[in-house]
Amino acid sequence: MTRSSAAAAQKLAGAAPLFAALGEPARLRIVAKLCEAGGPLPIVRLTRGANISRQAITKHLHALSDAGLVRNERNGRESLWRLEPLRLEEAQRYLGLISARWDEALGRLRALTEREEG
Amino acid sequence: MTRSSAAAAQKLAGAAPLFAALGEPARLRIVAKLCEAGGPLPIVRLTRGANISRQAITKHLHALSDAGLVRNERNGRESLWRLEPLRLEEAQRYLGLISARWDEALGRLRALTEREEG
DNA sequence: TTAATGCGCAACCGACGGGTTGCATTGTCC
DNA sequence: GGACAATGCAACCCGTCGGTTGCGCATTAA
Repeated sequence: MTRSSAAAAQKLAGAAPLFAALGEPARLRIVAKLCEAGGPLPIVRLTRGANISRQAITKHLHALSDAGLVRNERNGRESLWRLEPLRLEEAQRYLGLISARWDEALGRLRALTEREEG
Repeated sequence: MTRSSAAAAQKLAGAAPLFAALGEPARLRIVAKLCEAGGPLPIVRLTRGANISRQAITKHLHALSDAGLVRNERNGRESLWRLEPLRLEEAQRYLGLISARWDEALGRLRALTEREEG
């Protein structure tokens, strides 16, 4: 690997916790709920409908929070959780980077082989 | 949740294995290596430089394969592994969907509150 | 044919993670 | 003040997962 690709690999490795946080159905459902609500939700609301305990939801929320995907704010006796779209877009850009580079490299390879064959 | 959002949540939950596959530094490094190579690589090449055993790499490759992110092809005594960019783009679209919906909902909310305040 | 290379399969181990239960704490409403 | 509601904290259980080691098999090279 070149030095630049090593740097890219470093950045990608740093993105792993982000994907790991999203790589759980329960957490993805939480994200979807927050997305659908269009605003912050308390834990009770997030627990409603999910067939797991409130503590499980809390743990997942903390996992999402550690990944920077979510943020909480205490309001009286309830804690409201909101999405952090910037972080989501960051993850999105990572994937775009990879697929774009692969397509590009593949294109170069194809052009090269075609030139050799032609 | 509305019925449409439930369907969206279903699709998102289906995307969880995809993110889970990417949520491991070692696997992300493999993806980066394949991306940098610009073409399929045998396992030995993927193992070189990584400080884990060949079997570990193989396991990760199968995990990526189960997620549809990678594909292998036997060539003589070596098996070549290539990236599957379509799947990556799919994951990318998922994230875009979420962040876009959240931003939109947030925009509506802000407009509403401003109207009420003004 | 013999040696070396690349790989697959299977067993094993330690650690992390998801989920639960129980209890304490804080805030709200009557 | 007292009942109820929303959370937080801690301990525990068990399954899964990442990683290793050992062996066997096919393919290539000498």
